[in-house]
Amino acid sequence: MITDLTDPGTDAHERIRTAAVLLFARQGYAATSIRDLGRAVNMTNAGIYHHVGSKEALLADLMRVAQQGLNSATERMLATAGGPSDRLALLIGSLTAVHACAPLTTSVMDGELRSLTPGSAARDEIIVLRDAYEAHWKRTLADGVAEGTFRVADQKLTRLALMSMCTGTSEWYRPDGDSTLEQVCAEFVTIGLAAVRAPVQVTTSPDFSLLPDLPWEPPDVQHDPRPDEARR
Amino acid sequence: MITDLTDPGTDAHERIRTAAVLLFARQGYAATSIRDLGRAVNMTNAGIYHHVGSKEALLADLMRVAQQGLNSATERMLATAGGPSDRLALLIGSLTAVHACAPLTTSVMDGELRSLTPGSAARDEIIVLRDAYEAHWKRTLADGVAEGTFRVADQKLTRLALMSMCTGTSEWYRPDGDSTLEQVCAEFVTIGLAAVRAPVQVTTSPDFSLLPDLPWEPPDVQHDPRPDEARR
DNA sequence: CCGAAACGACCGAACGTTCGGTAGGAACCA
DNA sequence: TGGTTCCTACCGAACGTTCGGTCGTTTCGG
Repeated sequence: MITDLTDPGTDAHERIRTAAVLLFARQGYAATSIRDLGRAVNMTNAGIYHHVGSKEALLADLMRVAQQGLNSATERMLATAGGPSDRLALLIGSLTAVHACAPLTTSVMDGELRSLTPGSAARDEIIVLRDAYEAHWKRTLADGVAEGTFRVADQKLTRLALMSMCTGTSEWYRPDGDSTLEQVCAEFVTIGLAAVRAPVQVTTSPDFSLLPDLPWEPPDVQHDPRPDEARR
Repeated sequence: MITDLTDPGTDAHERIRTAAVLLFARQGYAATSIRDLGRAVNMTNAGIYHHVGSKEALLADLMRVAQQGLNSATERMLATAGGPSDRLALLIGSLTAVHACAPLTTSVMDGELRSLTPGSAARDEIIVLRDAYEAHWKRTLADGVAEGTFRVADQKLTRLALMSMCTGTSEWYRPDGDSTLEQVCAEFVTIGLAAVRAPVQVTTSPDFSLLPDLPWEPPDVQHDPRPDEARR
């Protein structure tokens, strides 16, 4: 993980991406200039363009790698899972954990799709990846309902509610807060299984070693207070 | 409600605010120019400034009115409510309903706080309003835990999870979708009460006539597909 | 004939991006 | 060993465009 964005010793390509994740997450893509990025890595705006094709290509790159990481980690985890309840618990736990561990990367991933030019190949590729990820949720819910394990009024509604709960984690979770990551995941899994009326069962935390490696998540420089009590 | 943003017959002040909600929600505040706004209401950028002090003041205005509407509607509803379970059901149902009925206004309200200059009076005022709103959730949860109705591992965690679920509604709910607004609210209330281990009870929809009037929510011009299946 | 509403023209600043140039080091040949 | 040739990494300066915002003027209903 990059720890000093201005240190010319570490690979500039990586430092730029790390700074981009930080600034895009904090201020938004549109409000971040190439010159902001340059300042963060101690370079001129022209220097940035030696490492990056364009501002939009940089964003697309971050988003694609992050989404690919989530997809492959999810597939890796689901490979060992059993029935729909197990699989749903895994989906909830891992999505929550990723958003807690990489809040900046995930908030760019979740929130900046609209900044990619409609119809561009880069954007379409990311949408395909995202749809592939969501397909795991759809199939899991459908399987659970089909075999009678789950009882839900509307599968889409349930899925979107649970995913919102998980992705919202990036907006408030703090490693030094009142709950540990394991507690949050366990609590969310419990809520999720209750939402689909699955029979109560012992739930296990996701295997954190299987979580995606999101390579450009900045270190926790981000200690501005957040929503709760927050003068954000 | 404004239906034709370009019709000079209706009040220009209202048309500008309606267009601003639409564009800020779709593209984000930073990516929306005053000229974009002018184009939407058939005016030049200079014309906009006859009705608006500055771009940032316009955003602050939208956010303040929206948050005030939510606060006063919530207080109106809570005035008639009974115990913590009733109150929590009301909070969940009304927050969900507002995000479903006014997705554009609420997504600006929820997502553009970072676009207001840190330390500005306008921003501070909105933060105070938001904190006042969240206090209703905090008090309700604390009351329920204190009197033994609720059992939660961590009140903050529970509150933020439930609020994320409710606010996420603005990203996917479609009035012509598979679920009615009443179904969504009922489902979310059920999930929420399960999350705090409250004894099961018959839940009623919030009284929709008591919901806030968010005056600049654009009509459903916004029929671009959304997250699910979505090439957003 | 007055005030509100909107216009065209414009400002300085900042934007994304490009370009020519250069410092420094590796690679190669003599 | 010295000289030539590259290449990577970056800089300073500038490009055309767009930004938020201002100005003086015009239009026009009451």
